[in-house]
Amino acid sequence: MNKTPFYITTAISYVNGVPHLGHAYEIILTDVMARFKRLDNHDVYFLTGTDEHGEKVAKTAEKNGVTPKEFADKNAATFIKMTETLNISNDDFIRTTQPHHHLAAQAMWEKLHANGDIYLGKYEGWYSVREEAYFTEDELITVPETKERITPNGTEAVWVEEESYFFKLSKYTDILLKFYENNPDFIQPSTRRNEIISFVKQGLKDLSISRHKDRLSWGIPVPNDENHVMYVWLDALTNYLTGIGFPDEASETYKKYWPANYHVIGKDITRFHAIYWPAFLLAAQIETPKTIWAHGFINVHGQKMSKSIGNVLSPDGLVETYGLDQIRYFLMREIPHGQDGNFGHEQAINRINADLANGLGNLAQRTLSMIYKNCDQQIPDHGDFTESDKALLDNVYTLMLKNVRIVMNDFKVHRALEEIWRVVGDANAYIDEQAPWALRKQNPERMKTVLYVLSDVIRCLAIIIQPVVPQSAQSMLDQLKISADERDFAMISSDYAMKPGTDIDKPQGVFPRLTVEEAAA
RNA sequence: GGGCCUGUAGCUCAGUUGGUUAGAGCAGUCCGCUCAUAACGGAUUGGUCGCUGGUUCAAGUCCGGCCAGGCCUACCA
Repeated sequence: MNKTPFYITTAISYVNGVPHLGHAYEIILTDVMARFKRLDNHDVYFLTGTDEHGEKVAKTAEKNGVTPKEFADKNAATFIKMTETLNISNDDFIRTTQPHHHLAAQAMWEKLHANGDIYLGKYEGWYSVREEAYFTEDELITVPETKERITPNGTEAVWVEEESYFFKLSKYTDILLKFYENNPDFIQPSTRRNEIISFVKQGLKDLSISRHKDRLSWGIPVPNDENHVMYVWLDALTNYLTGIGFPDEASETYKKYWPANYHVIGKDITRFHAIYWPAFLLAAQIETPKTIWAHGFINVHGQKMSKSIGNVLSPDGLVETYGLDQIRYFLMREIPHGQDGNFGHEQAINRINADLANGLGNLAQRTLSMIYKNCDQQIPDHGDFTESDKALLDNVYTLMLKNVRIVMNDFKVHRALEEIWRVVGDANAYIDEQAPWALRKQNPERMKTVLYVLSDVIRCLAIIIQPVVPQSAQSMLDQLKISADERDFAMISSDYAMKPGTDIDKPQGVFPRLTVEEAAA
């Protein structure tokens, strides 16, 4: 069977800090799409990693009295650990400090150079030593008496000039505008696309892509110039190529997976991905990725996450409090696609209990319990299906997956879950309508058919929720004795329906109900 | 200042190219059920679709203005 290649990435995390809820959200979102496509007959490659060079890392390392490499190693480890904690199915974890990435970034540089898009110039501007940042002319206030330039934060800015290599980004202003026009799906959602287009329309300035070694040595050396290291964005963005074999453009993985289907990123770094990246690639004569997907941010109890407020949530803590699949589900269900969302304890408890414990979890538990107790601990045989049976099954076999695919194509995971939970509701309504507990005495054969139908509905639900709650779905499928090779979306069909006579074990609830005490934790 | 986005029931969200009495889930209320994780089902309360003009036979859906919230406006990533 020929599978369609599908390459998806997260942004690489900057190792100046440690993982928080925002990182968790991005990587879970990407993981869900990767798993979804794998189950839907795609050959998926999923890349994530860390961005480790640059001034901030060098400075922070110095403050901590360690080398940049030691510091990066330490923090990169926390991001690697997060992929394990969150059960992320990435195929590789790239670190920009890896030797093969250095080769890739340098190869990228050479390509830009060969295309005539790199030149040595001077980077000049107003720099605040205190704030370690450059400011544009119009951001500064001139003190009339002294003619001193003051930043909005009140620190002094001085004019500095520094030798630097530049990328001829200005040359790409019109080319990019045309590119966006011809590739309307390149930047999503559209609000981000609009922002980028209006930004580019103002005209692009050339981009400084190196730093002199005297100022910054923690980076990838510029080819053929010992005195410079590459500036981080050219370095960082190239990771998407490195991860699949670049600069070996003849490699199997590179040929198969490039161009990427999705770069999933936070909305704050849209510009780098939607302007610099395609410009670099066009200059290097490499194909551009299909879509830059910019997600929103998550507020905590209505407030921006920040160290000063002290409301920064750690992935570990969240998993501890709510459970891994629970937190995955909450984030995917409650954060609308591409928009900012909110995280609240009460909100999380409500959502998790209502949908997972009371909804799907209870549906599986009540059904399997009845089968276990009333059908000799095995999947019952069934008689002819009634109209109600057929309606429910047909809905599950055809409509559910179809609708879910449609919304997942737009990366609307929260809508996909809504579609799936509609079926959970249907199934619970079906049980009450059929009342198998009453049939037990009146019509045991009919009871068996009803329970059989339900078992197959649960099978299909468990299959389709695998991307979002992989462990719990696995537990459900294990309890139904579905073999590992019968868990693809292609098996959501009557052709793979439950086999009567299959022995089952004593059922165990997959989604425990969270108590109020846990909410207070 | 310029540009973009959002504003639909208490809460979180759906509402295709404008077309019958505006939907779902959660929360609330009432009734039912007892297989199940005191879970489930049914019914029901609740909205002048931010405000205001206009286009149209017809607007949550198009256009103008206003109000509120948010975001972008280049080298920290």
